[in-house]
Amino acid sequence: MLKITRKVEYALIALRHLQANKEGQLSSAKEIAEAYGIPQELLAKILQRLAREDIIISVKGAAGGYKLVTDPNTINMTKFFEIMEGPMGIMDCYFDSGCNQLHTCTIRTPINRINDSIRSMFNKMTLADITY
Amino acid sequence: MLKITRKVEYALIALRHLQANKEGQLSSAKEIAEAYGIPQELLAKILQRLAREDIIISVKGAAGGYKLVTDPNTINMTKFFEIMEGPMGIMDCYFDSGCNQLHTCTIRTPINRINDSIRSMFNKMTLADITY
DNA sequence: TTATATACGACTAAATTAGTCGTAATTATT
DNA sequence: AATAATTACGACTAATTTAGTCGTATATAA
Repeated sequence: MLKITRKVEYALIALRHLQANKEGQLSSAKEIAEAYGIPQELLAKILQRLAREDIIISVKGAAGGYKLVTDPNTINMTKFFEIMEGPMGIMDCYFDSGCNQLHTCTIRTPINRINDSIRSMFNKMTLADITY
Repeated sequence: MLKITRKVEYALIALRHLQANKEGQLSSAKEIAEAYGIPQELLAKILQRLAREDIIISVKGAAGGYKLVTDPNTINMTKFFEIMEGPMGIMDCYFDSGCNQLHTCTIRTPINRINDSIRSMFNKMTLADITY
């Protein structure tokens, strides 16, 4: 429980790698995957997602790859997690009201308090806290 | 990601229910399951676990059931989560060193910091924060 | 033209979580 | 003593989520 997924884990490792590159230097999915023993296709999809969300920039074609353009200090971790995995809540009812126990649920309020605490904790963090 | 499981959710609902009972009053698994629309067999197993860990007390036989004996203010949430689900860490490497990426992993230190933050947050909470 | 990349959706596999079932033991009630 | 209601517990199955693979298209440097 309360686990982050490999998608996030691999994303963080990749970002940290890119962040260590010199200005303008590209790294390909293959290069990063091999360096850390991550399945290449999977990492590729993760990098594509990060590129779509403008956290990194992609350069296509041979000798292409990715580079970091956004300052890691400006990337909020709650936002980052939600880009990678969708809504972050310890229970779905925080977002989704499709719960058929809503009317009998007695723990919603405290659960939401915990949620808020976790979100606020990650709101105070930036990617730089992890990749530096 | 960062979800709690139904095991924990049901346990919290049940504990809150027991906590609202009068001193010495018992509630059976069936009673609680029906009140909140929880699968009875599943809830039974959860209550058995709580009883084994001495968070509640069970009374066997017809007219048996469970009651809360421990003061919810004394039950630490990190401990509670770990009773229900085992080690709580956003990544397994916090506990388990069986990761074959350990030597290349560049995000362990920050990940462990996050882990510590989450654990410390739950360490400051007791069951009473949720069931009251 | 070829080799090496990104882009992306569909698919499969693995792992985890949720839920069910069978059987035994205990005890209040009749 | 028999019965019904209950806890105890492990084995099993089902459902869901996560992880990983594959095929195909497109872009571009060499």
